[in-house]
Amino acid sequence: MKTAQRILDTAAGLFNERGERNVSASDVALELDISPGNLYYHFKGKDGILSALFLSFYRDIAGMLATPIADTDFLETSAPLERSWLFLTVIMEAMYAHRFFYLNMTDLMQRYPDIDRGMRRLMSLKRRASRALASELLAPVDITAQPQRLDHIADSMTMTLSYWLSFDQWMTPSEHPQQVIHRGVLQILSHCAPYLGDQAADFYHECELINARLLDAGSA
Amino acid sequence: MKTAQRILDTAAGLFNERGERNVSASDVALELDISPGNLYYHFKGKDGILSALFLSFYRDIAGMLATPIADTDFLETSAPLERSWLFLTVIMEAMYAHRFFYLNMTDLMQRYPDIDRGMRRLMSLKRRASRALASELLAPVDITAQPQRLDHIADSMTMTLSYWLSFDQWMTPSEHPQQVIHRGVLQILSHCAPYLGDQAADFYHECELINARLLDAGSA
DNA sequence: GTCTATACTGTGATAGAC
DNA sequence: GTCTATCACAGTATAGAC
Repeated sequence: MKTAQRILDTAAGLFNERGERNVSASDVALELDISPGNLYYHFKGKDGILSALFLSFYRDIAGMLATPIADTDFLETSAPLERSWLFLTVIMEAMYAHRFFYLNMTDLMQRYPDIDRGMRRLMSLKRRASRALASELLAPVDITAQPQRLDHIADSMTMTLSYWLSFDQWMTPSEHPQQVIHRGVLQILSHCAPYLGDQAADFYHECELINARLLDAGSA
Repeated sequence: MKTAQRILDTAAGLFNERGERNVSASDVALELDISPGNLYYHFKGKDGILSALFLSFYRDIAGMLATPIADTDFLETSAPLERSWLFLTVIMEAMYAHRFFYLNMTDLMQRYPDIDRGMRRLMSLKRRASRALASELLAPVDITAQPQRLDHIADSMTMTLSYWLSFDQWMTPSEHPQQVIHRGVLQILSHCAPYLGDQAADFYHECELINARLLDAGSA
């Protein structure tokens, strides 16, 4: 692997682990067994690393979020709940790999205007996607009659998607990433459950089934 | 006012405004027009200031959260929804005054074991309080039959209470604190709304009334 | 209690040899 | 592309005069 890419990967790992602000460019160089000067040849210091990391993160997430859920050809199922589940899982996995952007969000947004703009844009994409998911899941109960209700649900889903990794971290610390993501996806989707009335029990039951299937596939 | 207290107030203000990590002990001294040496006479550096700030914040919030909602004699009403509303408003106001503890939570918890322990404890108190609020508000629809549902609701309320100030900041930036808090309280309580069925509309309507009354009282 | 002086530390950054 | 050597600086902390 190229040195430049190794620097990015190592930096992201350290940022996730220790917090972005507690990792210096020299730390990254030390971890990689290269000299600080060498690192500065590839990137203009920590700022350069952060810019590069955020750019690729943004493209990654924004690309997934912007794709209308109906067009997600990579999700090989037509069941609404399962499609939503997979969609959110893929996104949360990408977020987990760069979770320091969320754990240290305020600080990063205050210091880097680019990250500020990008995160706001992502937020708005998340909201749109949440709204689409909720519309689809709640189609049977016809909630579209009350649009402001749908907004409330979408806001709750967006907030959960954005802060779950942080919230979960100090609720149940040190756990397998898969478990964290699983519970996050469930928590997001469960904002729709109460509106399903009698079908809510089925909803939760089906979520468990989907997750069990996914874990099997993952370990196979 | 004593110098020690002025240091604490000024520090909290700067932390809220610029982010805790972007404010040095010298910045606080500069803002107060005192010398850095003078500041170090009163507190053992920035760590000392943070410890003192957190201790008083913790006592403040924990005291309110630990009081069973039924015993809150300072809330001069017996209507469940209004009591909940006032209860949450008071707490969120205290949180707002020290919002940097939440905006920079991960970093502070990583660096200060005391803050880590304290925030976890506060979280667990918030959960308990949320559960009590939900139980009371949902008493008419008898949700107690499904305890895990109640846990889900309490988790959502706890999460909203903890992250609302951060979430709202980059949704609708630069607004009056009262508005931010108002929307936060509404968002927390609205996790109970869908379970109220036909009474949900009344619920939202009553929230608006309570808030209007509160704003009147505040400006009078 | 408050000040000025100063010293120590870690980080960010660069020049120039290999 | 990679290295060593070195610099500038901000933030932290202390000693001692007033």
